[in-house]
This record gives sequence, C-alpha cells and structure tokens, in this order.
Amino acid sequence: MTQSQIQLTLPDGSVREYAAGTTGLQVAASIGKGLAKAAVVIELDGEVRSLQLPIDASASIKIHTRESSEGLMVLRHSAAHVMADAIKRIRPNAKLWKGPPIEDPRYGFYYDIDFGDEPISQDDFAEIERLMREIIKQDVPFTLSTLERAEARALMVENGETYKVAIIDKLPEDATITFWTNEPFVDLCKGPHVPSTGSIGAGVAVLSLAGAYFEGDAGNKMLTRIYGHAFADKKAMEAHRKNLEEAQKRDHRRLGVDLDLFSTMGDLGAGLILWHPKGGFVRHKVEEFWRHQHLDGGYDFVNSPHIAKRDLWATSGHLDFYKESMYSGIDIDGSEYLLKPMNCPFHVQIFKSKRRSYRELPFRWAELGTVYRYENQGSLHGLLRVRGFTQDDAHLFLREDQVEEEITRCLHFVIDMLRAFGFEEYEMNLSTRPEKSVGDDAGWEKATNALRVALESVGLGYVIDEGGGAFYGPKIDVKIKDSLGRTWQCSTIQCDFSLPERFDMNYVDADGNKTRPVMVHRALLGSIERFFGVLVEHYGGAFPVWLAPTQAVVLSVGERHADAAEALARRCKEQRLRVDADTSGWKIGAKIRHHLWQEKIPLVAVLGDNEIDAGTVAVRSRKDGDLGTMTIEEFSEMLRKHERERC
RNA sequence: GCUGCUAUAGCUCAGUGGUAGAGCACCUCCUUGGUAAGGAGGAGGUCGUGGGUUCAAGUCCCACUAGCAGCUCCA
Repeated sequence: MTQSQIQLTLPDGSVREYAAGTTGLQVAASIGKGLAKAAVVIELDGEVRSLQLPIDASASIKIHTRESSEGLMVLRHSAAHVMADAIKRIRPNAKLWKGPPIEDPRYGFYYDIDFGDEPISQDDFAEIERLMREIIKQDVPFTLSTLERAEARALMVENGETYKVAIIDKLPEDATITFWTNEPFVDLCKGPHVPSTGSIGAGVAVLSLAGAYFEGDAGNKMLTRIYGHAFADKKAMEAHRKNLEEAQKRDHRRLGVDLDLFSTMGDLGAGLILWHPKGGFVRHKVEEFWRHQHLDGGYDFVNSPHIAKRDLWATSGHLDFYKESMYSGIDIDGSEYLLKPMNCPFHVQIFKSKRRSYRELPFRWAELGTVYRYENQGSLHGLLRVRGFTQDDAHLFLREDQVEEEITRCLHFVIDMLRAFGFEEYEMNLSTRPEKSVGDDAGWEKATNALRVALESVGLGYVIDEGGGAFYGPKIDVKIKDSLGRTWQCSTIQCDFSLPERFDMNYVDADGNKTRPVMVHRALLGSIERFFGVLVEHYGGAFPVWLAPTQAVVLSVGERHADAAEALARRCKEQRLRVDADTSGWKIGAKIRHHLWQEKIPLVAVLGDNEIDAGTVAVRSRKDGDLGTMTIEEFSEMLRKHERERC
C-alpha cells in the first residue's frame, strides 16, 4: 500500500481502500447513492467529523445519517448557524454568543444573542423561520477555514462580534482558530457541520425565547436565548409537536385544575399548595401505603414541630449553609424561632433524649415532615418546586458494621415502593465527595463503598457523579422514568458525617465506650407534593383503581333506575368502595363520556332494565373498554381485588 | 433573584380609548334515554391589586401580586 492510499474499515468489518484526501462525502457516494444523500456526518475512529473534509489516514469509519442521534446533533448545530444567519439579517447589530445543539432530544438547539436596544420577540419567529427556509433552499455549502489569531480577531471585530472576540482572546496560545462559513454568514466554530444548508431539510422551527446569563453566571448580563428545533424531516417535526401537546395534556398543573385535585393560586402566596378533597384523597392513599410499607420494613414513626429555636439550626449547620433559603425568625418570649427547612435535627434530638446502647441500633425513624424553604420565585413550578412541602423523611442511626446492610435494604425498599406506583425504569447516581466538605477521607471512602455495594446488589446499573455529593456525605439519587420517558428525581439516600459530630451524638458500645453513630438520611418519594405531581403526569390524571378518589360511578339508564343505582352505590360505600351514582337526566352516552373520559374515573357500571332484572351491572373500564355484564358481587369483588393488588 | 411574556365568568379564550362577549361548565324546565356531547331558558365579571395619563381606561404608563418559558439556585 502506498502512502497515498488509505484503508477505511466499515462498521460491518469490511475494509475499503481510497486515495488519501478522499472526502467523507465521496466515501459515502462510493458505497451508495442513497447513503450519500442521507449522510450528514462521519465518525472517524470515534471522532465525529464533517463529511466535506478530506480523510488523510486509515481509520475505522461510520457514516451517520440524519436519522441517527449523532447525525441529528450535527443537523441541529448547523440549523443553529442558519438561525443565527437569519437573525442577523433582521437584526444586523445583534451580537452572537454561543449556539450549540442540546443533548436532550426534547430540545433542539439554541443561540444566545445580545440584541442590545433592538430586542426581538415571538412575533419575529415567523420571519426568522421564513428566512431559514430560504437559506436552506439555497443549499449554501458549509465550509471550514482556519485563521491566524490576529486575522481571526480582526474578522470578528470587523463583524462587531464582541463576544466572539472575547472567546478568541480566551483561547490558549496554540489553539487552532476555525471558522465555519455558509455564505454570507461566518461563525467562529469547531464544527462539525452538515455539507450544505440544504442538508438541514424542512424539519426546522423556531420555538421559544428566554433569558440566559452570559457564561451561565447569575452575576453576569442576561442575553436572549432563542430555542429552535430540527428533525430529519417535516414529519418528525410534526411528531415532536404532537409529543409536546401530549405532554401539555398531562401537565399536572392543568390536570390539577381540570380534575379539582389541588390549587396553587389564591391569596396565600407563591409556592404554597392547597390540596382539594380529590387530591387529598390520593395523597391519603399514597401515605397509607407508605406507612404500611414502613411498618413492614422495620421503621418506627416519629413527629416533630414546624419551628425550633435558632440555636438548633446554628448547631446543625443549616444556618451557615442555607441561611438565604430559610424563613426569617418568629419571636416567641424573646427567643428567635425559625421555620424548619429539614427534619433531621429533630430526629437527632430524639436520639439524644436518652443514653443509647449498641444493642438498640439500628434506629429507623420515619416522619412525613412538612418543611419550608425559600425558593426563588422564578423557579417555582406547580407542585414540582414549591416553598412548603412534606418530605417522606427517615433517618437511620447505625453502628459502623450495619451501614452496608442498611443502605442495601434502603435501596431495595425504594425500588419496591416506586414499583407500586408503576415506575419500572430508574437512573441511579452515586455522588462522591465534593471539594467543600466535612469528615475524613477514610469515612468518605467507607460510606461511598457502602453505597456502591448497595447499588451493585440491585443490579440496575448506576452513574458516578464525581464530586456531586452533599458537603456532609456521599449519596445515591434515584431518578424515575415516567410513562412519557421523562426522568424525575425523587429518592435520595445520603450518608452524613456532619450532624453526629456537630450534635456530639454517641451510643455506648460493647466495651462500654462512647461511640459516634453513623447517620443516614433517606427520602423515597422525596417531597409528597412533588411526587404527587409526577404521579399525576405519569398517569395522565387517570389514577388506577386503588388510588382513584372515585373508583366507579353507577349510571342509571333511565329515571326508573335511579333508586337502584343509588342503592348500589350506597351498598358499595358501606364496603368502603368509592362508588358514586349518576342519576341525572343525561343520556347514557354523555354520562360515559363525562365520567370515564373527562373525570378519568376508572370504571362505570351501567344499570338499566336488563341489569336490574338479572341482578347485574354492565361494566366499562376506562383502560380496558367493555367488560360485559357481571353480578353485583363480582363487581364489588373486582374493586376489592384492585384495591388489594394496588392496580 | 434575572430576562422576556401574560393576567377579562369556574375553565378555554375574543374584545386596538367611548355602556363587558362566546363556547364549555353551572342552575331551572322539557326530554326518560342503552355505551365518547338531547333541547330550551337563566344566572354568573370592581376586567389580578394600587396609583397615574385622559373629558373618558379592560384597552395607554408605573409599581406591586401571581402565573408562563428559560437562566441561576435546589440541603
């Protein structure tokens, strides 16, 4: 093989020979015309690269089409350039900062721009999109160029791109400064890009606009971030829009109003939740289940007040670390009391209320404790981010030799609990020691190891979040995936080296010596408010029979069936089944539509002449459709079965 | 907290300085029905709150409160 020949290994293992300097596009074309057309980028020895660049050395090669996630990332990056190009045409004085694609495929790409005194609004989106389509239609090639630092700087100064100049000035001495051009637009950029604007296709849209701090620092000036999205084709874009609509229909804030579950408005203040009777009932069922699980799991229940003297929070360290998110004091008899942001200091006080022996450990103390934290107004969000919420908190006080087993138990406990609510997929994180932290290396090592052993025992895989631990100890976070594939963080298991020290906790060990217990914080559902919000979105408001505030409605067909319907509902209620009767004058079709589809009640039981004669009901399920007729005994047994089996 | 947007009936929304509107929901009546909307009528609003401009403000301006999309933060 001469030096001017290179060998490219395809993903299927076959090897092809090309002249050095052949472009990715030419390689794709040599494999197939269709591939050349669909290709947007290649991967050479794992590095994603533009198709239009020459390949100089032998490598393994993979050609990504617009369908692959790598291909879409590049497509979106290129679309960001086209959007910037379009924006500069209507706002020539706008200064560009950065415009990357976004890893999470729910979002596409954005560009952060300083519009100065010529702001942009949503009304401009249509024009930006029109210009983008025009640029895409013109099929302008994306070309790479490299400039000397001085030239690069001069070019950006000339274009008025002060932010880009700043980026250049920050680049290391030996950095290669590259630009990508799609005439007439030039952008300081590493690439890679699609071959030409035409490759972006018709699946683009400008979607929203928001503020974003320069360099992501809240101390800096705020720029305008414009979000867009790009897909392989128009159809995929439409599918994405449909998805967004579906998510919107499931939005717990909307369902909270529609189904009369809870409210956040009213005159009580931001981030505070009113639980209406129906939401309150679901919460009751969740908490009832939670209590039963904890009793079975060897926990004891404790309770603590909402306020405590300032000193308690000074000792615990909360005042040092979280002062700005704690509510200001209440004066009681000349002492300052603070609203509790956490339950742990109280549980520590319970531990300290008497001398503890190693024989008593482990303690597993659980509390549904309501805490208050000041959250920035702008981050409040329905039930998911609030200022007052109830944690399903528990603290374990352990001997060192119990840590590994207890943490493993905890993690299994979490999974069992989440499964009951239909969450089957998890993402687990192990967060290790951050820079600013307390405790010694050996302690961190031991605790982190105990968490790792627990994670390995459940065998669901995990990701290490280096330095992501709390200042007082390492932690495991469990994220759940809902029915739309979105992830939510609820559960956390955290080791704590700080509080036992700060509160000088100890127990008497087998040798009669005072010994520090190990403390573990854990929350399974996290915040009941937040978990309920996730649950509403997960089920789309259609709670399963065991959780539903109303499990079934008996529908009378005509006036003469009203008494029988009322009687049946009453009989069910006597058996603690949550069954109502609808004896209104509506037609049967309208009743079914209302209860099953609008109120999202799991079951309806139709009662007319036929059923009364036979002593049956005609049952229809929201989930499974027509269940046919069944005796009243069979009907109530079915409800009881759902209740028992939590489905 | 920051940037932008928003606030009209229980809900969704229309109303571009000159006497507050629709659909759904609600109430009443008619209809007494057979598996995803029967019909008629009625009631319901200090237009988020407080200031200002104007002969006149739901509409324009300012502040506050609350919400939305992000950003920052999240023990």
